[in-house]
Amino acid sequence: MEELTITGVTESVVQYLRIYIIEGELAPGQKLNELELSSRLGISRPPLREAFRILENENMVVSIPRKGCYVTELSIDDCRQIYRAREIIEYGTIDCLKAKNIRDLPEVASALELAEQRSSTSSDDSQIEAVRSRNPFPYFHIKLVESTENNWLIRFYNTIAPTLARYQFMCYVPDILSKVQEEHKQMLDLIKKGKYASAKKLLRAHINWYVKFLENRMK
Amino acid sequence: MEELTITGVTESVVQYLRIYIIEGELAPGQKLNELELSSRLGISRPPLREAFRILENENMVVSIPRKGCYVTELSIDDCRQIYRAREIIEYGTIDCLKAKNIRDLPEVASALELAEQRSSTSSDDSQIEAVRSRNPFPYFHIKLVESTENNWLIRFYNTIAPTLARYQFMCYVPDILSKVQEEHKQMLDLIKKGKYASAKKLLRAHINWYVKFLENRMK
DNA sequence: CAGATATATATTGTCTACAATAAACATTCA
DNA sequence: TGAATGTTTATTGTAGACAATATATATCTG
Repeated sequence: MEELTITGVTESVVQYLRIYIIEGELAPGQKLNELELSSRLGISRPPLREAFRILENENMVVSIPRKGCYVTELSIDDCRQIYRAREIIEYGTIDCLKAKNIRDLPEVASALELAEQRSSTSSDDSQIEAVRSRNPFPYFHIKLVESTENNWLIRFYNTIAPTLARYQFMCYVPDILSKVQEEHKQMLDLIKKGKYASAKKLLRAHINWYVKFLENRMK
Repeated sequence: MEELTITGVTESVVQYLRIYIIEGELAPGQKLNELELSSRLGISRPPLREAFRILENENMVVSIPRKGCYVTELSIDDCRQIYRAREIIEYGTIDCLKAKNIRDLPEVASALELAEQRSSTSSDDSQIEAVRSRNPFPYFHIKLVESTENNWLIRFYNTIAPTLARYQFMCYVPDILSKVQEEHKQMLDLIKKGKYASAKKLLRAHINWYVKFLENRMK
């Protein structure tokens, strides 16, 4: 864990801790000692504490008053909950699109293309690379939610995205990439045709399958 | 704005600022000067800054790096967005209840009773009193969302609740209380009968009506 | 030897002070 | 007189130090 640059300390720390929590280098349940961490990162405690508050809202860490800050534990139960929450957001997203009769989603389409390029060219480490890069979160879904132009919905998704990334990272296998990709393509297609209800069904099936997959891997 | 007590400074500051932003004593767009605010509250800047980070996640304040922290502006557009987001969450809530076949909601029912008692006994200032009290947010809806036992969904609702309270406070008129109360009762009844789809419809109508009401008042 | 209590240590919570940056003002030049 | 630039002032960002509390350890007692 190398030192940070000079400017925007709090935000930099947030990004760093996010990555390391997602990758498990900061393990679930691990205590984050303020003095140790701040000295290791070459910063002081106040900005670190501000970073904790931000990460706390994402449920990446849990802060217990007068005790300390801990990396949030992962569990099958929480996994079910967060994917159910994601489903609800994306259901709402599709409803929004339907209400506005939006069918063309250029941003989502280009995100999909980008992902396709990446999966065809890169090695098995692509997920790890993606996580390490500045924006480790699934572009497709973010762009989809962003297309609603509902800032609160977008905010919700950004809140759960880091934890979603934790589960995905923990259970990563390259095999499923093509399946996921294919289903994303189908979904975009269904929306383009205005078949919003079908898109929802596909989404639900997709999530249910994925949660089962994660559950099996987690045991 | 009186001084604070000694313990749990950050959380106390959050609560205080929440209330004052909701009531408009800290007006939309107003700059929150760290030095001025901290001295006025009798605290130092670090915990105030931590409080800012928490309020930032609720979109109660907007923090611009190296410029400062501002009370988030309200707008008709944002109002539409947040109530659409609320609808999505509550739709998801009802879906959860349906999936688990939950019909009895004792917590929600008692919240409703409590509200009824309050509306019948108290004066026109009840809303203001409610806001000033420790838990100013609409119990009915919180208890409803909590009944899903989905911590992420609950987190979402708690995120939007303060801003919902701002719109409600801004446009408060005692007349609508009985109507709102009545519709809550109906909704609880529909859920008890397992008529989840009807509950959804009622919810949508309720929200659409309320947003229209708010829009008119805001002009 | 086990349990409870007291002490010591480590860690969080908070405050004060310094540094860097942005904004406001005045001054100068066209 | 207006605009641009330099200087001053105010405010945010960060660091380091102090205080309070919780935890761990050691000692004492039953």
